[in-house]
Amino acid sequence: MEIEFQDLSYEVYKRLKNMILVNELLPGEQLKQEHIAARLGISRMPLHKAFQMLENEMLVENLPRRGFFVTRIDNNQLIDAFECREALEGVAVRRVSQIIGKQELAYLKSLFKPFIGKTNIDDRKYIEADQEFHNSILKFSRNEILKKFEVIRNITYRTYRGGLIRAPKETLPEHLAIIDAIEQKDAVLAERLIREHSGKSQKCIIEKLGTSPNGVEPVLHHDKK
Amino acid sequence: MEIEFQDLSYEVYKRLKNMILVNELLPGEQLKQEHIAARLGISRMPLHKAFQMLENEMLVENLPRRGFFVTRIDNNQLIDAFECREALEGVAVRRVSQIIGKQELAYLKSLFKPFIGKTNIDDRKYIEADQEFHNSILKFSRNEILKKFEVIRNITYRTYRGGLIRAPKETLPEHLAIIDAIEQKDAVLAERLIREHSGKSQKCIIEKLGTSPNGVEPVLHHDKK
DNA sequence: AAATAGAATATTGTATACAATTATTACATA
DNA sequence: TATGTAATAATTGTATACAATATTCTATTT
Repeated sequence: MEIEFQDLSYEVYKRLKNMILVNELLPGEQLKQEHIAARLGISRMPLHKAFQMLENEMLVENLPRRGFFVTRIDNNQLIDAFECREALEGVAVRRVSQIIGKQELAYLKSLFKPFIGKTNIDDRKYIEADQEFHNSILKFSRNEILKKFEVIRNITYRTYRGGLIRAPKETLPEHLAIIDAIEQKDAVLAERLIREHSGKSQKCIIEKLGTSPNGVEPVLHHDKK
Repeated sequence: MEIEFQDLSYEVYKRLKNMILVNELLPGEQLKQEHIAARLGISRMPLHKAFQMLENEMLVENLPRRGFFVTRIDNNQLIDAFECREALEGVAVRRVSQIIGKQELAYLKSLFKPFIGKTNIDDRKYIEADQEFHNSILKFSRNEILKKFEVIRNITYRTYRGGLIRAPKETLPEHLAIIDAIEQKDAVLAERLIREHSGKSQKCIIEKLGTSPNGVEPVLHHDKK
């Protein structure tokens, strides 16, 4: 189970990131440097760099002299993240409407084609399409700064692992309407639509949080006693 | 010129960050690990951690096997950052309007009191107040995720070092209007005002730069010759 | 004199070693 | 048995050492 690549830290980073995102490493779990280093057949230095990267994406937290822990997703942070996402996707889609190319537009459309008209939709596949849609909007905006906000993608990704937030029947038309606005190069409309779209999901999240469904609970981080 | 603290990396990070922000380290300049480590009387490991932090704030860039360089602020990135700032400050001020306390509100007001009614304003002091105002909005929002977006603060800070973007005569009333909306707990108005405020500065920046956000081409960094 | 190849030097990336701190265990005592 | 404390082990933080790569300098050739 060894890793040998050009940029060790980066490979380690990607690997750990994935392990966290798919819950192979659980929230709250401590990441002991020597253990992981040994398991990956590397020293602690490149590992430390990887941890640093993960920390900046809020996937791990560092307690000085204690170590690194997989971050628990705090409900408040979740809401915070969704609010930011709403605004930033607005920024992105505004730009996308102005600069999108034919291929990119076709790609966006292709994401949802398999679901149009269908009655029973595979949730897992729809979630994938949904995430790819939102990621593509960010990517196609060519806004370099937006790429720095991996934090938000991570949090929403981890959230969506709990299952669909709203039914495809409800969100599919919204997605299509956004794509339509982009195609019409109506930046203002596209921004309004995507913000409404995000806003609705936000509300559903907040409602769901009342019951704290999939192990998400408002816990302070790693404080004993 | 030595540093000895509890968290070495963090102290080094703060120090280097400041040196970059005040142009003591110039854009494009290479940061040679051993030189700086020697100058600070530490080893390269905590230094490397500091570099990593700076990289995540886009204050330095890492070219593999070449080293770390102070990032040049690219015009396109500048525009990108301002667009994000506009949106995120909107998110922040919306929340601020809902949760702000008396002291915080008084603090916001106090920032601009020295300039009200004055005819000849010290630009440097006004810039400081302006930045503190915008930073406070972010802070008072208590949005944990927003704190992660130090990138944007850095870029705008470095930009403002080039001097005022718009005259205080123009921006002072805008600032006061925003504070007023916050006081009235009118979140929607506050958001609209701060976005307009940011938007105007954005336009001025773009005019000064002479470039448009569209049809731009990516400039490679640190390419010699 | 300019250009190029090769050697010398400088710099980064990784691993190991040691020091400082924290967590765990064992034991004595109430 | 429960509790507090000392000893031990585990873990992190920092420094040093070495290997891999990049840069600079020098000498040679055209």
